[in-house]
Parts: sequence; C-alpha cells; structure tokens
Amino acid sequence: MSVVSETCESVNVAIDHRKGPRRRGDALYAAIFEATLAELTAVGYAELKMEHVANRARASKGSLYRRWSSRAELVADAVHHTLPGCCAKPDTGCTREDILGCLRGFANLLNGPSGEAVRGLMAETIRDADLMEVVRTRFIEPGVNLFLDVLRRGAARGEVRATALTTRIASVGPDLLRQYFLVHRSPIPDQVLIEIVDEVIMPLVRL
Amino acid sequence: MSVVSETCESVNVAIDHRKGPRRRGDALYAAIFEATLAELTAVGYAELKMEHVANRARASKGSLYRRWSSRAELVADAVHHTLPGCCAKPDTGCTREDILGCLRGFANLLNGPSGEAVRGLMAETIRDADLMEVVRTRFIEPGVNLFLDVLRRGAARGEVRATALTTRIASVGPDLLRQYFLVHRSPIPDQVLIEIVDEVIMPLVRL
DNA sequence: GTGCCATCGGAACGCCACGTGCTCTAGTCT
DNA sequence: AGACTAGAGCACGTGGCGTTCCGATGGCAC
Repeated sequence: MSVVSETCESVNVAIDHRKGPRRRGDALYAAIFEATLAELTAVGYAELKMEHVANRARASKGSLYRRWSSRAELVADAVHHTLPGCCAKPDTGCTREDILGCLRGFANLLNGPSGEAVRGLMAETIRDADLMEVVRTRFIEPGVNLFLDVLRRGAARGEVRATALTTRIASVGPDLLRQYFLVHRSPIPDQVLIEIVDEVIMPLVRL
Repeated sequence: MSVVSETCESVNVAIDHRKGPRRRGDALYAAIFEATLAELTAVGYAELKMEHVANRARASKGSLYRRWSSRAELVADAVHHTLPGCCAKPDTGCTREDILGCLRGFANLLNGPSGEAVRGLMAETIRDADLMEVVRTRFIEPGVNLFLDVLRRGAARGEVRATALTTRIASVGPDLLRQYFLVHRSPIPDQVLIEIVDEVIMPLVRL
C-alpha cells in the first residue's frame, strides 16, 4: 500500500478518468480502502461522504455501492483491512506488563487514524443490530480472546487465580478502555491505562 | 403528564391548528417532551424526525428549532426530563444488594422507553464533543457518584476496603453496564447484572 | 489480432430530511 | 384597546443519499 499523499483535507475534485487507466478487482479495492482511511483521517467519520471517497479513490459512487451497501460497511471493511498487526500478543513473562501491553496496543490503534473510524463505526453500530453483530465478531471478541490468553499464561505462571479465567473478567479491560474512548476524546492518556491495570484488573485477577 | 396514547407507530399528519388553542411556555415544553418520547418509543432514535415530533406535539418545526439546535439536544432534554426517580439510592444495609440495586435501576431505565433515547444519544455523543460534555455531566457523572456513595456506606460498615473508594472503581459498574447495553440489544438480562456484581465489583471492593 | 462482455467512471436524477425564511394568528402584557 | 411576543403552517434552498443510464475500457476467448 502506497503512502497516503493527502491527509489534511478532503478532496472533492472530479476529474474525468474515463479515458485514463482503469482498475478493477483487487487494485480497485485497495485504492478504495486507502481513500477511505485517508478521508477518515482528513474529515472524520461523521463528515465522511461516499462521493468524496469515490473521488479520492478515482472511482465512481456506483463502484462503491456495488460493493458495500452503506458507509458503515465500507468503513468496517477498510478498518479491518488495516489491522493485521494490532493483535500482536505481548509475552513479557509478567502478567501486569502483558495486560498493559495489550491495552497500549488497543490505545495506539484508537489514538491513530483508525480511531476515528472506530468511533464512527461504534456510532453506527449502536443504531444497527446487524452491523453490531459484525463489529462484535470482528473487533470485540478477538480483543477479549487476546486478554483471555494473557490471563491463561499468567495462571500457568501462578500469577493469576484460576477462577479469574472468565470471559466476563477478560472483558473488563477492553470494556473500560472502549468506554473511556467513547466518553472522552482521544488521545487516551497512558495514565488511564495504568490506572485500569493497577486499580481494577490486577486486583481482580491476582491470587 | 398525560398517558401517551399512540406508541406503535409514528404520526405525520399535519392538521391546521392555527385557529385552535395555542400553548406556550411550560405547556408547550411538556407537549414536545411527551411527543419526543412517544416518537422514540415508536420508531427509535435513528428514525426520529424533527417534523414528526412537531406534528405529534401539535407544534411547528420553528418552535422546536427555537429551543434546541439539534435533534440530539432535544432528546437529551426530553430524557433528562423524565428521570427524576432513576437516582433512587438503595440502602439495604448490604453492599452487594445496594450495588445490584443501583445496576438494576440503571438497567430498568435502559430497558424502558428511555433506553432507545439513551442509545441514540450515545451515538450522537460519540460524534460531538460538546454534546459529550453535556451527557457526561448530566448522565454519567451522577451515576458514578451514586456508586461512590454506596461504596462509602459500605466502607463505613466495614464491608468495603477504604482504598476502593476511587472514581475509577466506582465507574466500573456503570461502564460495564453501559458497554453491555451498547454492544448488545436490550433488554439487559438480570444475569448479566449479577455477574458484573459477583465476578467483578464485589471481588474488587471487598476487604 | 479481433470481437465480446463484464465492469468501470461520470453525470444526472428523484428523494428525503434539514434548517430557515415568511405570513398569519393567538395569547399576553400594559 | 393596542402593542408585542411567540406559535402554526408553509414554502424554499441545500446537501447527501442511492440509483440509473451511458459511453468507455480492459481482460478474455478464440
């Protein structure tokens, strides 16, 4: 994926590319994803317009609607397409550091360009049950499973009580972080992550 | 406030009331709030239209926009207007019961007609920093303070450790409940509340 | 190379809700 | 009674949505 050249403002100039080189298939997908993220970075989710994405991607609205039935689904795909490395599993040998590492990974994602996308996606998700199902499967459950793995490793080392290995407890970290992100503005201060770990999660999972 | 007569579908018939009895001041406010909640119950926040609220309230769009600059602020006011009794402070003498009582109070609110309003309000809040400030002050912080009071009483009885009397810990209950509400559909099962209390909050605050 | 055809880009369209004028009128205050 | 405020209805301009049409193009079979 090439470097995004324009990130400070939206682009809405319509140049005629009917005679230019025309992409299809994967190349077009990639261009649309890149344009979507660039627009998200530039104007945020609330102000993201399908037509602007199309113009930036040098594509047509028709090509967008042929693939995604709504803005939310486009953004969900675009974001999901860019987070292969977000689920790096920290394994420092210390449960507290692992948990903090997980939270920092999430926080970095939310503080970055994808954060604006996630924010808008959450807004749309709240209103749409089907989309909520997609988001839960793609974004939320993997996060919980990541925490559950960390807790399991901690339990194997004897740092975590066995009865703490529940979905409910593994959800606490992601839930609190997500809630903070939704209720406050980014960037999320590192101090908040440390408080979540030291005041809530560690007292909860320690022997 | 009178009983809402029509809750199953939206009303969008425009009858000329220029010659009819005309309300102003509090009576008009009350009619608009009632119509807003009725529309919320009927069609949900996402499908709520200012014009439909106006018609149901036998008011004009102008009267709405003269008072509120956006749908979100109207809904925020309407919801806030209807929750005088939501902050009843349970005092059963048992910390677990008090906490569970608080959560059940919130859950009842979210499962009722106001829940749809809160959901939509959260969606709007995510996108609007100013509105977020309003929501935090009006809805979120009072909830945290309620929990803090419960914990303080528990500490006075010797059921809660003194170091658990922090905003961070008092926020855990409301945050987890809110997160569940946003990510899942209502109604919120009582079992979820019990799990939050017994798996998370009580282990966290106990001596 | 040549023809075929799915797909592309662009443009125009109808639609719907928004938010704002404007006019007329009902209530309120002096 | 007269003046003034504020509400009701209506019409309008705006902007984004999602669709449809048309001409163009690139890949593919032959």
